[in-house]
Amino acid sequence: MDAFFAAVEQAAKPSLRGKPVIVGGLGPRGVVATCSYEARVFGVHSAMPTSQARRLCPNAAYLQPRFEVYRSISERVMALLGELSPLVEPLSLDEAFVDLEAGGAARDTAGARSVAERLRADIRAATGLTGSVGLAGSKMLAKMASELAKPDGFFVVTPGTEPALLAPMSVRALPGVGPATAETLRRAGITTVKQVTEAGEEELVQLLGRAHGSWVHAMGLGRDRRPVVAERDAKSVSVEDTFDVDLHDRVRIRAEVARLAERCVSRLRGARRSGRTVVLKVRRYDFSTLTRSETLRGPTDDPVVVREAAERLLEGVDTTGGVRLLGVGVSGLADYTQEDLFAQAAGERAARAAEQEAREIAAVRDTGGPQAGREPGGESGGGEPPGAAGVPEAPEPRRWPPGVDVVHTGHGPGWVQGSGLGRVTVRFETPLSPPGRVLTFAADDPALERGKPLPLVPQD
DNA sequence: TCTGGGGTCCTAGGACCC
DNA sequence: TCTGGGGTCCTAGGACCC
Repeated sequence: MDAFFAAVEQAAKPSLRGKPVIVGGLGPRGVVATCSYEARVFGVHSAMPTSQARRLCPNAAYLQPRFEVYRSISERVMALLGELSPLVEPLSLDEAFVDLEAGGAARDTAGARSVAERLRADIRAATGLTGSVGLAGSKMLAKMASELAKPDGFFVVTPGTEPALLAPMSVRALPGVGPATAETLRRAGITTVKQVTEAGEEELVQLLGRAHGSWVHAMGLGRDRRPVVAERDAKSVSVEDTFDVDLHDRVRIRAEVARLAERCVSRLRGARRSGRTVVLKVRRYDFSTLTRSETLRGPTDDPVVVREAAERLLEGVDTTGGVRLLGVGVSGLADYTQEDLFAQAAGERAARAAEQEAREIAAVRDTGGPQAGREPGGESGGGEPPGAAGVPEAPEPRRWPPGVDVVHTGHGPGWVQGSGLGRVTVRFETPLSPPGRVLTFAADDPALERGKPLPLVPQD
């Protein structure tokens, strides 16, 4: 799909069509997820800090991503791909490999061409959005072809033309060559794919290591025999948060770790999986990042077990100076769920308790007391989940992030253009309406509510 | 106002085992 | 009165991708 998130927003919001649209994190530390082609003209691109994008393109519409919408459109597109072949390998919400041979949908280049053009028309009809198709004899070349096809296009790599196509390209065009590899190659005088092939496998292995060197060599020659693989099982589940301002308070940091652990486990359980290794990730104020992991005796999907493991890992991390990001993940996934693991989780806790007891006995023996050497108050803040104290909480003030759907009892459906200072500005339009007008309300106006996303094309 | 969030794969060292 | 060697598991970090 072309500029997928931004294209969805333009389809949903008629007033944004033909305008620069930037979808991404809108906070002080956000980055651009996707921007429309109109915004790219200003030099904005994916992964750029949103703050920098605002400087380059101050008049763009800045919108928070609406993943549920993108996911549902993605499912429709993937279903269309599924009609072409049983072998569909999604790479992300907006990209997939399709093995046309396995589907028997095309016998030759001409047949594949017509399949591709029909697919593009079907995607357009089903979603109102444009996609591009790359057609080639391997995954690598098909992906390169799709890049060349964008936007709203089609590109075939005719068998036999591969070397001529690849030779002049930058090494960065090869999958697996990122900034670090490109820099290593550049220092060796290699900047083009042609030079990669001239260097030979041995030199590349010298420069890049066994696996990576062989890989880059093969890619440079257009040698890619990777099969299209449908339905790969996830190998890890993780969640992380970057904070608008660095966290310093150890109690707060611990509470955030607990929260993340709960979120991680709820995703894990949603996928009906369990995991054996718990990973804590910490990014410090200076962007240095570390991970600490602990492997349990068996897989778990118990939120208490994962939280306690994450908290133990945190104990060993120095957070002085401040913490920018915290994350909790689980890997070593297995297909068990809580019922299967009930006894196992209890066993895990018992084993931990026994180990703790052994440590305390050792501590008494070695130092004369269990508290020796500890920071005073070092155990404070533990256990209690945030918000569980008996303090009555004020009603959460309603949030109106730019881009979200709203409904006004008098004016109907629209979306938030901006908000602040107790006010919210709404544009009243829908995917099928002409560009709408803008009205401003009090942020707590009872006539205004969050709304449901509306379909981008007429429904039958 | 510099740098998200969710992943995958590879490397390397140490522990441990046979 | 040094030293093996290979395999596997665990931990940590890094590159890369979308």
